[in-house]
Amino acid sequence: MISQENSSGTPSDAPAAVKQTQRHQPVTLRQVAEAAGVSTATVSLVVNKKKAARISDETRKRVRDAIQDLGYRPNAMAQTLVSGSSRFIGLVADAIATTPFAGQIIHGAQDEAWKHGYALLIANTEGNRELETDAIAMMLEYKVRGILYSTWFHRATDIPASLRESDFVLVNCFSAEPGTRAVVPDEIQGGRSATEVLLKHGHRRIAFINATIPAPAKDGRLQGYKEALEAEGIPFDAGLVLEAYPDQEGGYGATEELLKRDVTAVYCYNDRMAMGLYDGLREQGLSIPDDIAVVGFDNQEVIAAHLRPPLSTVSLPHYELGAAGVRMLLGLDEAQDSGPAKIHCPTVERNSVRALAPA
Amino acid sequence: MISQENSSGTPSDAPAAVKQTQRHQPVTLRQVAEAAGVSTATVSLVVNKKKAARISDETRKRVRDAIQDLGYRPNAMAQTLVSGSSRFIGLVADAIATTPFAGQIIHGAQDEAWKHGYALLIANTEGNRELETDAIAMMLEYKVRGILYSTWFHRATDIPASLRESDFVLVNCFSAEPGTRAVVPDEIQGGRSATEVLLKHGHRRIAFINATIPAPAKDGRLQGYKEALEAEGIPFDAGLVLEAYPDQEGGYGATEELLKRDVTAVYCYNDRMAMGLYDGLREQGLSIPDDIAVVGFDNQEVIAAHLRPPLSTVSLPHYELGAAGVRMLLGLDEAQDSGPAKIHCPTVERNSVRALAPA
DNA sequence: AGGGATTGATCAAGCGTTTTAGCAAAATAG
DNA sequence: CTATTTTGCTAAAACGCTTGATCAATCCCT
Repeated sequence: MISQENSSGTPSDAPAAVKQTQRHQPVTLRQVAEAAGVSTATVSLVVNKKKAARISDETRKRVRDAIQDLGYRPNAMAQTLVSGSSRFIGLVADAIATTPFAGQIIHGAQDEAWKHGYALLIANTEGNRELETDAIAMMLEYKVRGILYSTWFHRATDIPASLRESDFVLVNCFSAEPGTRAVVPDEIQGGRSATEVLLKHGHRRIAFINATIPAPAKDGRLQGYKEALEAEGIPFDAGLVLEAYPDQEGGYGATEELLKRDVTAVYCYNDRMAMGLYDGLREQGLSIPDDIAVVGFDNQEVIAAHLRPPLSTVSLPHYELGAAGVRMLLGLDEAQDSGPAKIHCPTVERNSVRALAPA
Repeated sequence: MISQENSSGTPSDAPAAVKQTQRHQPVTLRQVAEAAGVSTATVSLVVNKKKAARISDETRKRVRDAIQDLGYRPNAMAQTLVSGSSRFIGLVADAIATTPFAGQIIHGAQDEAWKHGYALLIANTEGNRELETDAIAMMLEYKVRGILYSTWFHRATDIPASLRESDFVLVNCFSAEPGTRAVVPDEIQGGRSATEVLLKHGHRRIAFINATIPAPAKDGRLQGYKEALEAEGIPFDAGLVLEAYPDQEGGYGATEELLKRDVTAVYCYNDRMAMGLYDGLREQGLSIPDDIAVVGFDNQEVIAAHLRPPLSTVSLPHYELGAAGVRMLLGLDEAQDSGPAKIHCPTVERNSVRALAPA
């Protein structure tokens, strides 16, 4: 019977219900204006804290109270529409899920974008060209300020046609086309740093297990290795450069060849190879770093930090790539004319390298 | 002299130049309308392929040509404004960079969102409460359809106040508060599956190295272990459950205790512990899977797939969590009343388990 | 007291769309 | 040949906000 009462009468308790579930139909400027007894212009002025505007303190307060009461949130779409320029930056990535790396790029881009009042619109293409086109179209329709086009590993790329309809910066990839803005890791410096870690500890005969597959990283890291040796006056010995597929298997498989070289240290193309090499070396009863010192490349945390012993390596600066990409897009960092901007790869020293006992 | 000609006369080649760098000041509906000699209404109608609208084929073509010529892209902001509902879904994550997991959630969410015509607006908070509030505010201002609030490891969370201003779904976390929509991994089933892998291969004395730190995973994975044993009629032996910090060190450190238990198989709380255990076992001269079978949990690719031997494990379904979150948000999957939706954790068999030789 | 400054707030146009109602011309029916 | 329907298209309002122009009231000088 009591319920009967409810189902009949006037919706007297509706207001309360509305307050609880105010969810849909968001509060607008106009409603705030009405509640405060002022014009929408006035509300807009106090919302945006325009210093120039002359609004009495009393009115300001009234408006702010109304905003508070109603739980007003500006409609960013409307703002964007009138202001003409959106606060979006697009990020298209080819492999968000497949690697931990993309996450770092996103993170860096997002932090930096945020810092300048931009929100990140991301799209994952997993290498699918059609998806990519759609993603870019979507971003263009949202009138993004610009697009970051990123790849999960450092490589050359061609530029999708629609990308040109917007400002864009290539992140972790580059194009032969002149005038293209891009930011990539400094592989050469990275290779140099990796080698230097070993040199610094007195090693002279240092092997380099390079990748078999062609890539900017392959050339750059080798180049850096050569430069570091040269700087120390050590002649480059092509016999100390091996090649293997850049994964655990490859590293493991290279063990045998490596041991023929009679070196005291080895620099691996990446951490995964180093991980495989650890296994190979251990099988041979060799200890790291006592019998042989190892450095990797990439600083793939889950691996490098947790191998036994933890692996000294050189970090691929994905976070920085994302951030620098945004800065370049916004014109805060100047793009150098001489190709892509190169981001420093920092050394991360752990325990896989020890000073060579004097012979 | 020839250049003189250029710098004086009419800007006869301006159109070409404009065509090249049409970039800024995007083309609007009105411009297309003018070019095609029709009203904006007409253009809108053909852009949106309204079947009901009566537009002659000839006019349609004229409009489409104009669109092509000018490179028109609709302004999504304007569309959103008038349609009232945006095509955004927000995703706030507490650790995009720190783990590979968040990337998978993003990927799943993004795929599913896309499928339904939504774009993903993401924000990374790295656990910073203030950032989080800002991020949610931003999303609310963009009038997102709803927000996915995700954590990188499965845990209880409290619900930020502003989150309630929108539809939301908790992803990989949950709240005690009744009526909250959430999706989490099915830890119990996962624990059961992990144990079953071992049972299936004939193992009866199976140790479980659990985590020391409290978490839904800790309880759930243990519970699953018990259930699986029980289903096989094997009495639960508390003595076979060890505890260690859930990382490599922990797994390594647990080796000694484990070996006292005289088991033929061990189920580790996660892959990182398994990785440490591999080292410990190897040091003892024990071989996996011949002397002892190992399964992990999480399926952290970089580790599990590349250990020697590759680790059998149970996958944490992050991609699915993201996708299911979106579906629940959009009301495509029903939220069950009985707490969070539980997502299946699939078994991933590799080579760390082998049939037990008959005693 | 009259003129100019200053203060506090409003008006109204406009941002790029969508969409309903309506209008003129053409086609069809009677 | 008129009345009705159909066809093809447009006018205009609306979405929520910003902002330069404007206006009324108050203040300060001389």
